[in-house]
Amino acid sequence: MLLEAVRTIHAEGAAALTLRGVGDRLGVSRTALYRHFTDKQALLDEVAAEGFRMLRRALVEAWGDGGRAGFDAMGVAYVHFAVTHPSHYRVMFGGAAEKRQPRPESDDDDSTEAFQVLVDAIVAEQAANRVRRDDPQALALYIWAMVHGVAMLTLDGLLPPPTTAEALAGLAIARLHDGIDR
Amino acid sequence: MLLEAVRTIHAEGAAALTLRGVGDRLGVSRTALYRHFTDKQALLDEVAAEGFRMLRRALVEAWGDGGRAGFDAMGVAYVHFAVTHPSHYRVMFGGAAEKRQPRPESDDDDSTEAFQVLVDAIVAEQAANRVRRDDPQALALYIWAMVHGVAMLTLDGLLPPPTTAEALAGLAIARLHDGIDR
DNA sequence: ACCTGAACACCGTTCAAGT
DNA sequence: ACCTGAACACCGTTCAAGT
Repeated sequence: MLLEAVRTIHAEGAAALTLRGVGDRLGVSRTALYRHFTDKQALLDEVAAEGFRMLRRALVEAWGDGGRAGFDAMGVAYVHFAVTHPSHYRVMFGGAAEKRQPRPESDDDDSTEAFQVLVDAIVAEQAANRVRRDDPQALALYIWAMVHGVAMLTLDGLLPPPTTAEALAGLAIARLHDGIDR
Repeated sequence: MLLEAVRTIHAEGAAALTLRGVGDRLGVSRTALYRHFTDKQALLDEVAAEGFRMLRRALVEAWGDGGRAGFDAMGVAYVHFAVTHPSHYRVMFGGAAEKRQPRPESDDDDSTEAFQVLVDAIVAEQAANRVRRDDPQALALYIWAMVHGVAMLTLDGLLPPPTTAEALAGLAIARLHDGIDR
């Protein structure tokens, strides 16, 4: 079921995920899957949710005891997750939301929980007087956009050859702290 | 041909782009299209290239006479382009590169030219002593990732309700200059 | 930057039917 | 959180054939 779908995506990419294929590998007819998911999109939604849970765990682990080291480690961990699970990451973003239901009143979905880890880290850093006291939610959104952008450009193969995802992530985190102005 | 494809994508989204549909609207059989494009992917590649040309023009116009005002206007223009051409923007990124040929030795393709506008702006700002003298290429990649991230989160509908793309873009550009540290 | 019609190998989804 | 087989309405792509 869900596990088999995740496995397929990881091995062959999201484009290769077909209900027939999943059914075959499960030794069941494709139509039987409709007992478990109303839709192919519903299956993809669950795959995405699983991805956000994995990402959340990775961020919590990177944060560790916190501080600037933990904070920066979260940024690296985020990009690292995307680079090591490219197809899964694409399912999590990549327009699945375009057609996804307008959220069935669940403000506590898995993507929100992953995001919350970042918000909490910012609040902690603000309390330690290391981060400016802007609205933590807004700041978190900004940082999320930053690492998300780095991840996407990397997955799309848009980094000019010498550049690595790690190098760009490092530079991004440094500039994140003190800006680009002279 | 290309124009018709762009029109369809703008009106109904990239998922609705079918060779049969394009052929029909052009009053021609679908197989006839294979005279003009080797592949559906090749058509999408051309759509993407056209998008990068449009984006480049928007950035050049926003930059105008340059300076910090022009620089910030480029950031806003970038996000504005993505928000007003969501489907087109998705074709430009969104994994088309995943299967795209590994660049037929064209370092001067349309996406590179759009990127170059940003690099040039950074060089100008560095010359005016307003931006730190890091490698302009690397700095441009960082900023690109930033605005790309803002654009993608917006298109994916991940901005929490009160937040608008413009507001996030504004905050992002401000933080871009002087960082998040206290 | 030639166009067509038929055919092929795929899809997701529905539906009547069986346990 | 039941499963099946047949059928439907779609795809992209290929190919022999015609101008």
